[in-house]
Amino acid sequence: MSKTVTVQDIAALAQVSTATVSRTLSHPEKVSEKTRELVMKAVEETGYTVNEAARNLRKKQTDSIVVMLPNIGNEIFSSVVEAIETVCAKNGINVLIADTQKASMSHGRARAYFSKNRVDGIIILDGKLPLDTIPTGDKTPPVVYAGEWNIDANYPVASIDDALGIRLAIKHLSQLGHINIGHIAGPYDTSPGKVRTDSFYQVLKQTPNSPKKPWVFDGDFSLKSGKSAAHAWFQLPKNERPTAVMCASDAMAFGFISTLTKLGIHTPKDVSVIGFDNLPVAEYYSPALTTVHQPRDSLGILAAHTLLSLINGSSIKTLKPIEPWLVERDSTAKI
Amino acid sequence: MSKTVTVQDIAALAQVSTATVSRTLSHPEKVSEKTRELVMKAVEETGYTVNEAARNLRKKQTDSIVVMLPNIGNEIFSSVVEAIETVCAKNGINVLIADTQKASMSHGRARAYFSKNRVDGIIILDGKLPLDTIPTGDKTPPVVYAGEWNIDANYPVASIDDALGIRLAIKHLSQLGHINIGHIAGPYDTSPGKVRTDSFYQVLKQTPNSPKKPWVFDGDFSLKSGKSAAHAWFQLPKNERPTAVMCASDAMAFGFISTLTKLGIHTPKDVSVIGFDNLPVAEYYSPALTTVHQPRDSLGILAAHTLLSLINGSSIKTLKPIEPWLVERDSTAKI
DNA sequence: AAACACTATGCAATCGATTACATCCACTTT
DNA sequence: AAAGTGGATGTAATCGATTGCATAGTGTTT
Repeated sequence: MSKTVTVQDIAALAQVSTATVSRTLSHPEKVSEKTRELVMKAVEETGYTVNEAARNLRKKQTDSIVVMLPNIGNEIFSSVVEAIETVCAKNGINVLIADTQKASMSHGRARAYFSKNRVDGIIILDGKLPLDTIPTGDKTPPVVYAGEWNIDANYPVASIDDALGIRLAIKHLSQLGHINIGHIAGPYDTSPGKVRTDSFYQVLKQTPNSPKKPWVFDGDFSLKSGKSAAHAWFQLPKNERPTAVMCASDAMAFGFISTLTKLGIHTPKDVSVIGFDNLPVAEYYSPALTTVHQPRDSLGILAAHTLLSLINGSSIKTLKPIEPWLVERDSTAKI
Repeated sequence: MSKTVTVQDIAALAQVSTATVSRTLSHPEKVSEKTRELVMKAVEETGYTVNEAARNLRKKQTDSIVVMLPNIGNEIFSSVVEAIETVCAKNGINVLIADTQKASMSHGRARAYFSKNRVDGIIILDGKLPLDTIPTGDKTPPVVYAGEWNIDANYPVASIDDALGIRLAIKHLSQLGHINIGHIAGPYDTSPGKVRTDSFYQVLKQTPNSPKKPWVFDGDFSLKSGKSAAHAWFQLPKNERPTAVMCASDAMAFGFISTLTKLGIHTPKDVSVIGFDNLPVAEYYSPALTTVHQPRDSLGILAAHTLLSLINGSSIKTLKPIEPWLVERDSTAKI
C-alpha cells in the first residue's frame, strides 16, 4: 500500500523546500532552471499529482464550473455542453453537469452549487430554473445564461438571434409564393418559444399579402407536439389550411411531417415545412428538412468564454446575439 | 464584503465546539436533539454551507466521478450520461464530463483524472480510449465501462446484449420472407461494431436458406456512412441487392433510407431496413423506423450503480448484459 | 568598499472540516 | 457507596498545497 505522494516527498527527494516545489509547478518562471529540473525529475519518478482538494482549499477556487440544464439527453442541449466543455478543457477548467428537471435536483441541492466554494461559475441552459434558486450577494459565483434565459434575471445571456431566424424563414416561404403561413410554436413561457412566436406575428404583419389571421399551433418543441399540430392542421377545412408551416424546432417539424405523411399529405407537395435547429438528422430526413441553422457550438463557446472572463473579474453585461442562417433543402417548395 | 462562514462561526454562535457542529451535519444521530437544534438554527441564520474542498481534503474523497466520452453532443452518449447523472445526484455525487476526442484531452490531462485524489470513480463510454491512459495501482479509482469497452481491459462492463438484438432483427426479417439480408456495420475496432458484425454472420449462418455470401457494408455509425452504404447498395447488380438491410445504428439507417429515397428506391417497398438504437426520432421518421431498442437509461443506471458499489468497496467483476428488444414499425415489410 | 537591486529560496502560517482520543456527567448495578 | 456503563461533548492534530515575509546570495552602481 503506497502512501500518497505529497509536496513534502518531492521536496525531500529534490532537496528543496515545499515552497519551491509548489512554485515549480504553478509558477515555473519564478524558479531557476536547475531546481526546476531537479523538481520535475522527482515528480516524474514518483508520479506525483497535486491534490486538488488541498489546492482548492488554499486558493479558494475550484477550477470547476457547473452547467445546469433541463435534459442532457437532448441533442439541443448536449451539443452546447460539448462546446462549453471544449473551451473549459483548454483552460484547465472542469465541467460539472446538473439536471434541473430531476426530482433529485431539490431546491437545496441546486442552491448548494451556487455557494461560492463549490464551483467558480455557472452556466444555465434552463430559462425556467426558478430565480430564487440563485442567491445574490458576493458569495455567489458568476452566472451566464445560454440559449434560454429568465426575463427577470440580470445575468449575461448568450443567445441566438431568433427574430432573424424567423425572418429568414418567412422570407423564404414568401418568395416561394406562400401567403397562408402557419407557425408551430414553442411554449410561450420559455424565452425561445416566446421570441419566435412574437417574431412570427411581427414578421407576418410586415409581409405584403399576409393573412389577416395567422395560424399558430401550440407546441413544446417535442416530436410529439409536432404530431399534435399535424392533427390540428389536418382538421382545418381544406381551404383554410396554411400551405406552409414554420416550426419552432426541428423535432416538431419531424413530428408534423411524419404524421401528415401517414395521413396522405406530402411535404413539400401539399405543405411546405421549415424547422428550426438544423439537427444532424435534418439533412437525412425524408424529405431533407429546410431549416434555420442554430450555431449551437458558437453558443456554447460564447457562453463559456463569457463565464471565464467573468470569473477573471471582467464585468460583461450584454452579448451580441449569434446569427442563425437558413439551410434550404427539400421540405419547402413553390406553392 | 462578508467573510466566509465556517464551522468556527457556527460553533461560536451555537456555543458548542466545532466537533459538535461537524457531527451535527454529518452524523446527526451522534448529537443530542437539543444541540442539534441549536446548531441547525445557527446554520440557517448564517446560510452556512460546508466547504467541499476542506471536507475532501480531510476525508480523502471527492464525492465526484468523471464520465469520459467521445462526443457529448451525440444523443447516444448523452442519454447514458443523463441516466448516470440521475443516479449520482440521488447519491450526492457530482458528475464531471470529459471529452476524450478533443485535442485538449491530452494524455497527461486524461491521466490527471485518474489520480485518486481528483475523482472517486470513472465511467468510460469510449472503448477506444488508449489503455495506457489508465494507470494501475492502488492510487487508481474504480473504473467501469458502459456501452463500449476495450477488449484488453479488465474492468466491469455495463453493456447491451448486442447479439440478442441482431438475432431479434434477423428473425423478424426472416419471418417477413427475406433471405438476402445485408448489414451496414459499425467500425470493427469498436466493441459494438465488432460484436454486431460478428453476430450478424453467426446468426445468418444458423438461419435456414441463408445466402452463401452475406453482404456487409462498412460504416462508422454516422448518418454519412449510411449514405455511402446506400450508394454501395445501389451500385450492386439489381438481382444481387439484399432485399433487407440491418443497420448497426439508427443514424446509418436514416442515411441509408434518405439517400435511397432520393434515388427512387423506397423503404419498405423496395428494401426493408432495420436500425439499432431506437433514437427518439426513429418513431417519427418517414417511414417510422423498425429498430432494436437499446435501453440506454438502464445502461447508465447499471454503470452508475456498479461504480458506486465499487467505490464503497465491493468487487464486482462481471455484469449481466442488458436485453434490448425489437420495435416493429414501418420500415420493414414482406418481400 | 559600501549601498543597492534583484533573484532564488526557505520558513511557517493558513485555508476549513473531520475525527481519534480524552473527559465529563448521569445513571445502573452490585 | 463504590464501581461500571454509555452517551454527549470538547481538544487538538490532521489532510496537502500555497504564499507572505524573511533571508541569503549574486551582481551592479557610485
